[in-house]
Amino acid sequence: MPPETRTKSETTVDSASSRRSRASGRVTLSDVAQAAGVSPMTVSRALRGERRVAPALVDKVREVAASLGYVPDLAARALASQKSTQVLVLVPMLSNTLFVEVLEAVHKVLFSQGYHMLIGVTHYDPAEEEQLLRAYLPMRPAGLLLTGFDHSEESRKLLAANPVPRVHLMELREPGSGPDCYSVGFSQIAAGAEMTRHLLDKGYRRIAFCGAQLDARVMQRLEGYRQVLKQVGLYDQSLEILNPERSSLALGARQFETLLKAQTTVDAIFFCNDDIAQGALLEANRMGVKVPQQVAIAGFNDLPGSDQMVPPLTTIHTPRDEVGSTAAGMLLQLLAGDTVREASVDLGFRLVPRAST
Amino acid sequence: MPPETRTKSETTVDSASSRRSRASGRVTLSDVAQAAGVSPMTVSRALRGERRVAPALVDKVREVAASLGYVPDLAARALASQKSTQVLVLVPMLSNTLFVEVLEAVHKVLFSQGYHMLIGVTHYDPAEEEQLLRAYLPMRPAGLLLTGFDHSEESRKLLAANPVPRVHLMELREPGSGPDCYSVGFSQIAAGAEMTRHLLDKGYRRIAFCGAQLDARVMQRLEGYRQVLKQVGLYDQSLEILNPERSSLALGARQFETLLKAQTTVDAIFFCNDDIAQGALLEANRMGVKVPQQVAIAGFNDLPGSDQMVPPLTTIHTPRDEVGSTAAGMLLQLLAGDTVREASVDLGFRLVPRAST
DNA sequence: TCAAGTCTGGATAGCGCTATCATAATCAAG
DNA sequence: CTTGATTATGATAGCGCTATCCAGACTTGA
Repeated sequence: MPPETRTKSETTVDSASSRRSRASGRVTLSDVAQAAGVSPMTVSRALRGERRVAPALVDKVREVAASLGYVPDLAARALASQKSTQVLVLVPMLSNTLFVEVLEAVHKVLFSQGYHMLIGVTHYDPAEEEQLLRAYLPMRPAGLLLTGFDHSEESRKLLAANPVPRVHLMELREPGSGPDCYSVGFSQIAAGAEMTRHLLDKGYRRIAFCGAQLDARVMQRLEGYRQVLKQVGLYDQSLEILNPERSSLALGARQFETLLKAQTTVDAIFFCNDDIAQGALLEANRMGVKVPQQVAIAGFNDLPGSDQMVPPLTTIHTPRDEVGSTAAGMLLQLLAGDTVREASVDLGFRLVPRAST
Repeated sequence: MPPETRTKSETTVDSASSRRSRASGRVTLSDVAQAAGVSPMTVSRALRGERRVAPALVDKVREVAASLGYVPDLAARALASQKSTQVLVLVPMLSNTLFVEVLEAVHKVLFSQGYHMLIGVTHYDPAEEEQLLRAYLPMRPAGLLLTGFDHSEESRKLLAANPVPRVHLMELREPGSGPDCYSVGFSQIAAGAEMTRHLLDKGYRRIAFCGAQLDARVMQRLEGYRQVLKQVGLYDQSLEILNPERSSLALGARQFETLLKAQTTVDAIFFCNDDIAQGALLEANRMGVKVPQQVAIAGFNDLPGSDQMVPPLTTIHTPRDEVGSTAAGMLLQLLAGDTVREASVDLGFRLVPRAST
């Protein structure tokens, strides 16, 4: 009896029609199997390329699947195989180009390996992060990519209860954070210090720091700034302008104005992020303040556009692409069960001196 | 016999231990059910609030579930119920703040109703969109949110083969596009025309158009520009600078320079997007060209920062938030099976005249 | 030639959850 | 009090797919 005449799968059809139908009417693996005259298991294997299946069969199955318009059901696959293709990525904010670039890099690496990004935006709020974890963990993501180490106690518990390979982005691993703590980033403190040193080298003595958002990373840059200035005895707390608002051009403009109108003299300003620095540059333009002659301005992150400013903005270039692709690669290794050599990868940063200082 | 002593679920345990174990070791519904002394079905209902369950039981189940650290498995739920909580949203680009704002609005509405966004970035490439559809459709998203109507033939087939409620963003429904075609946006042509009219009203006569990316929406704005200028007999094809590159400040600067150095005279430039307009403004500053005295500059979309430019940029404000939340709301209605009154919602736009024109 | 290994395809049994039907319990109405 | 209607819970049977075990068919090597 040729295999085509076999009618094994009839039972399925029978039982389905004899009772209330829950079937979705979609083309399933069994449909493809029946049409191709093989078992569902063979179709599954042929389509996934798992194990060895006779090349002729593979072709036939592929063909039949295509002609039937078969679309595999990832939910079913995830349930049966106990592993999903989803990777949850939590970033603070998409309006900050920084993270968009990280996401692009992550996506590129992950997608090419058959994984999919689930993007969550925390708005720099640990509570929101927790809420997102609660919502997305039930999807049983295969891996996790989190920004920084600043999580709520509840989040930590959730993470502990759902042991999923996880890599932290943008910051470096905390010294004593256990063996399973992976991170890819650079030292925000060192970067903050480097910029401050650059300003000192340029001869500036009254160096202000403007911070927005005040997330962990901004505070670390501030820390670097403080360390350097204290070292040379030039630290002055009144030169720190910290505002928890979201960073924006408008905020930068306001902070610049505030500093210039204050009684204290300032000869350089280190902005925690390029966007507020850009805002300051524009405000300087409006106020007729000459940069860098009257006051120097520096930013952080080297966001798109900073090189276009008038004058071009001195900043710290941060390796977003590399952070994204390295972290994704690391996660892939963890998912594959490989051991990861460096649990904490320092990608460094680069001072980009331009005309604004 | 009190229900607590029943040992129904033992069979599960037995069969699992008697053969190879595929169990994941996670806490499942049955575990909660056993611990609470009720059936899995009751736990399922209690936790989801579906149907009526005795309040006392609900509390008990909730409590037990929490104490056990139970996390429902959405893949299993999706498989059993044949519906997922995922909504696939495809946008062209995240580095364009425009779409980030749309996504934020969509997320807010969808998340509050228990749905989750799957974000895909097409990079303005129909082929990439197709690839994303192919990758994400197997997740059986409950709904789809697509940008524009510019899809590949293959994509259309995929969409036809996977009938999922779908709303298109940013553009309005094509005239004869069937009954199941929903859209939320505004007329890009009308917006392009409006800006052109504004420039005419301001007395400009040699009005150039600078376009980047050249996606469908940009071409529609261009169309509006052409229509108006042809009407008054001022259309000049040599004043159109179209570049398929991604829009960026640098590109805007280049386009501005090109136009000013050309032999043709120009007294106003309509940029298809604020970012290139901003780049042009900065270039004008560098070149010492006075805006708007020597040449007026207008943008499109009213992106953050345009009001901060020197001079502030005249632009068209587009309703990103509303597009996002309205589209999400519409999709929710479709998902609930409600009939949607307006298949095509025109949210309009608003001319924002500022000092650059 | 035959035992031991290698391959390929199939049968079976769930993954964890919910739809659906069945049943016991409760209730309104006669 | 009955009796039919309405609950609340439970039992059962999959959703569509894959892990795992099996069983022939085919290789080998001696």
